[in-house]
Amino acid sequence: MRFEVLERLVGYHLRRASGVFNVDFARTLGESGMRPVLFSILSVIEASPGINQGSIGRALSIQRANMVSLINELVDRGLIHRDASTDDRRALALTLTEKGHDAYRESLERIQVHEDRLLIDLSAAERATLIALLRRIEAQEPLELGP
Amino acid sequence: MRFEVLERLVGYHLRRASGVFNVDFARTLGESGMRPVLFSILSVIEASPGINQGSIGRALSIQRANMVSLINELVDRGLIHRDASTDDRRALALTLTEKGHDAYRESLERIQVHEDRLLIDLSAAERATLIALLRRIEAQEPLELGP
DNA sequence: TATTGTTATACTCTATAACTATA
DNA sequence: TATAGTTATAGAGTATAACAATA
Repeated sequence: MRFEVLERLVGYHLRRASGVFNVDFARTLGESGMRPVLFSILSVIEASPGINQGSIGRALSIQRANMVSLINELVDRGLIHRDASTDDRRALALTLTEKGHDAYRESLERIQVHEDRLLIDLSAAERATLIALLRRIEAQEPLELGP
Repeated sequence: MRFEVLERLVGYHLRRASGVFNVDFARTLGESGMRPVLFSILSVIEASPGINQGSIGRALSIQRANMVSLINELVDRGLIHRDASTDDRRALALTLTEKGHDAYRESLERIQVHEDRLLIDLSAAERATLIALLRRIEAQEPLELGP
């Protein structure tokens, strides 16, 4: 059964392919409690220790309001520290704990297995092409809403 | 600010690109109440009048339980008919109403504008490549959970 | 005035388990 | 036994509006 109209829509295929990744991610890492959003936040903190929530949100397109519970979750699990920033008393400086570093490394290893499983049919060149194409979509500004 | 680890992960880019499509879809069609899932269901019914819920769910990877409220929503809006199937008294035959045909056509026109806006930087060949690569991911079987 | 973090809230998507009626 | 549709429920992602403290 083929649905020609849907088959031609990139948005439809992005949704389906993203869904396959989500299911496989959950089955591969779900037991550890790691989720895609949490891993992306850990990854940003690992690359930029001392960064604050707002900067992470802007980097990952996560809204401020939604960052709060995500950061709380990582703090509660002992994966990150949340300390007063030295130069801005509104901001909180985020760093990985020892446990956070371990969780980050272990998750990354499992994610590589997960990616290799789903991308088994794609050559290295095709994976690079796919990422390059997706990045050009990410760079697009969505339609602005009127006031 | 670049995060090399995330940048190499296809799953990360699928999530981000899918997010851009979702935001732009909502802004382009949100006022009409049309959403990606609903449009995909309308599209399947348009291509296969008389199809039942279970078949749509299998075609689109939507679980039976979640089909119920989606179909209810389309019926309540007057976009589809839900009639007793002639050959299986458990099943319900779904067809588009006049209004459903109109909503489908109008939505498709707007979706084309939305896709063209987000894919403005991609040539026709690149769009075809992207869809072909995504379809090969969709074909992968996610990891099976143990019993 | 603008920004950081926060609370409250709502909607959507997705997942599982269990039920009924038919096949 | 298996399938079609349903109900109930829960977790997760994402959206907006408004607030206090600080820049």
